[in-house]
Amino acid sequence: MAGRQTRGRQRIDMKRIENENDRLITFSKRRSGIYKKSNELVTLCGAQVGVAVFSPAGKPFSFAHPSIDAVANWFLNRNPPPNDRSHALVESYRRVRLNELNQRQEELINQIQAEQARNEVLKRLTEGKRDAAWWEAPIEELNREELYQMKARMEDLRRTLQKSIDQRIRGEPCASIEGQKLEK
Amino acid sequence: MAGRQTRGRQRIDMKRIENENDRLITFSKRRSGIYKKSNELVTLCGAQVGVAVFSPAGKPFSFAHPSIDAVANWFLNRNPPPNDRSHALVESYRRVRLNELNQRQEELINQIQAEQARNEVLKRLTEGKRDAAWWEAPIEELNREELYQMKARMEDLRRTLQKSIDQRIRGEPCASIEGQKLEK
DNA sequence: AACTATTTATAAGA
DNA sequence: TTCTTATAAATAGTT
Repeated sequence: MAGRQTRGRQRIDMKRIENENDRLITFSKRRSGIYKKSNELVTLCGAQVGVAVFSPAGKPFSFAHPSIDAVANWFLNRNPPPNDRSHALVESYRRVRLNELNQRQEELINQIQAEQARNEVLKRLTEGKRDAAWWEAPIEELNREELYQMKARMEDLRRTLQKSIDQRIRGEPCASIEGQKLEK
Repeated sequence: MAGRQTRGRQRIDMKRIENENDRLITFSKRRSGIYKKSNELVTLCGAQVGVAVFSPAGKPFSFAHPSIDAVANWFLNRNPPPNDRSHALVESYRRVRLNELNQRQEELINQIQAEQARNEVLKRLTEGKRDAAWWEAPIEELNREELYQMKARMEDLRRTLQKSIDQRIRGEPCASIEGQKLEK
């Protein structure tokens, strides 16, 4: 046989898929993939997993084991049953307060990211790698390897921040973000 | 080459992994995998995704984009049905986050200061090292589209940096990021 | 929805 | 824990 039957899986850029049809198909396929992986995590490790997905159009989808409510009640269970009238008030108060805090939180995280980005730049300079700020360097002067490294660093940063948040949720002392980020 | 270095990935039964050590490692690896896939779904399709995972021991982990509160607000404001299962998931995130946020404020502020201090040090080390490594020329031809994507990211980052610096100079609180993320 | 050539995730091992 | 490697599994482009 001369040509192959298909080109097989192709690499795609990690950016929004502009073609609407392709995007919808990918959304559907990958959402299924995530559900499957989630289900496997449940089976293999005995975990409880809840996934909520909203399409850009606003349609909600979800997966959960044992059930969304079971996952949600993980915390609720150890609190007094919220059946009384005060519950609504407490909840609304909680929402307002949480929004305030979250706003501040995002702002702080952004600041840290900005500072860390700065650190990256300065560190490069101390290594004698490049002159000037990398974000301003003519893009033509960066080779493929460097671009992938840069991308990887940004993903690392994301992961590091998420990790420290998870640790705080568990009540563990937070490992230093700067330590993890900057070494190496 | 006599024997291969490893046996590579092996097929495993889709049932609980009995060996505790293996199970923990798998839990960690696969949880990361699900976060990554979720993040890719966000990027590729413009979806909003929240994931909550509880280990058998009851430790909570989470991933969400945008913030879980953005997901929550989106849902509460536009899809009132209080019985929807997604609502409960979002509420459970809220409760976790509220404690976490309170505890982390101070730490974040300290972290910013630490990063800033580090910047200062690096900056000094950098003086006079502006023109190193020009011998390292780009070797392969660059994918044009890829380069411009990267450049756009860099510019975003630069704007974020500039913004936070400006705001700090003026002593203003940051504008809500929430709003921007939620539109559309 | 099914098909495959590829890319990506990951089980084991170091 | 983090890295490596060979292999299993997911999936992009097509039909």
